[in-house]
Amino acid sequence: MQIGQAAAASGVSAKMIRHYEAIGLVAPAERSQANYRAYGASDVQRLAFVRRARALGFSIPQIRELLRLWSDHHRSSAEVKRITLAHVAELDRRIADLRAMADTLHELADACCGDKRADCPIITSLEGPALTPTRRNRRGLESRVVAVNARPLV
Amino acid sequence: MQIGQAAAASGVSAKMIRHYEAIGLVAPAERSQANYRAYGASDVQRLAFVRRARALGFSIPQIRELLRLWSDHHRSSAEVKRITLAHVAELDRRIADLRAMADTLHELADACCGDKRADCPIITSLEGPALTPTRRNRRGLESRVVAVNARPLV
DNA sequence: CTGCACCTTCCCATCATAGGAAGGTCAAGG
DNA sequence: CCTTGACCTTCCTATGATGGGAAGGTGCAG
Repeated sequence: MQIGQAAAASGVSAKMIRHYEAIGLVAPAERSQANYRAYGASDVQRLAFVRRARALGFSIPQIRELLRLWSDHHRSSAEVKRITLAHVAELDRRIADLRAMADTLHELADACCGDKRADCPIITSLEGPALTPTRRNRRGLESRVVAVNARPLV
Repeated sequence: MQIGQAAAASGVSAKMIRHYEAIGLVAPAERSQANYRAYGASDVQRLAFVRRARALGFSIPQIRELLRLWSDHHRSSAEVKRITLAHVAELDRRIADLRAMADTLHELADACCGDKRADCPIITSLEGPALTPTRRNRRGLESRVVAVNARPLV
């Protein structure tokens, strides 16, 4: 099987298959007489494993570990679980960060009339920390202050 | 004010201030006799604006627009709101993607006993689409299938 | 023999940010 | 006067995962 077919079969682009080989995530493929990479069913399976792990947001170093554990029949599921939970914790952190941004922006957008006038609480909020509390939502204001003065998160 | 002080005052690193100047996000700073960049209060304010916008996840092109609108006294708040809502929609999309991953992983981790045995539903799920439904949660299974076979999202 | 589809390697770009090297400037203190 | 140290300058490199594209080789069908 050439790389194009392996790509179609595994769902990983040919470009990425070569990349994974280059960084040592998968072993170098066999080569045909014409120096074309040749793949078998188990290679495709491995690539599909990587694709699924990527789809779940695992990083390459994590996938490296998962692949090692996959082929290790003496593995402990505890180790797999540890990697997974660490990754979930990271996802939860990122979600919380994005959620905080989105909430702040939702709030500012709600307060912005969005017509032809120049007056805009969104701009005002970016202008400086001199935020005018909306009666509507005091708790929201505090989260806004935190978010707006925080370091970039993404 | 030299770049170091402007950095401290605005919360934007000196490195990033130079970068923002290089990409034309802020105007080139005045130079001292020694070719040092010199900043005033309004420059610092502009940089702080950028920092706050970054903290809210706006991209550089979006911030470019926001800066333009900020200095445009004939702006319409509608345009600011439009940019903001577009950004919020993007954030919501990313949150949903991460949420789906995290949910799937939470579920798999819950099903993994995490002891010394090799048997592990997390690995099994990455191995292939032959997923064994858990009685515990059928809806969760479907979302798992979708997530695991989806293209990488992050 | 000529297309055409595929493969190869190599370089570049993304996006925001950081690290570091090599060298210039300036003020304080011996 | 000279050194030291804290600044500053520009330029190069890296991140992480992915895609785009160029230049050229391979192989099969018409």
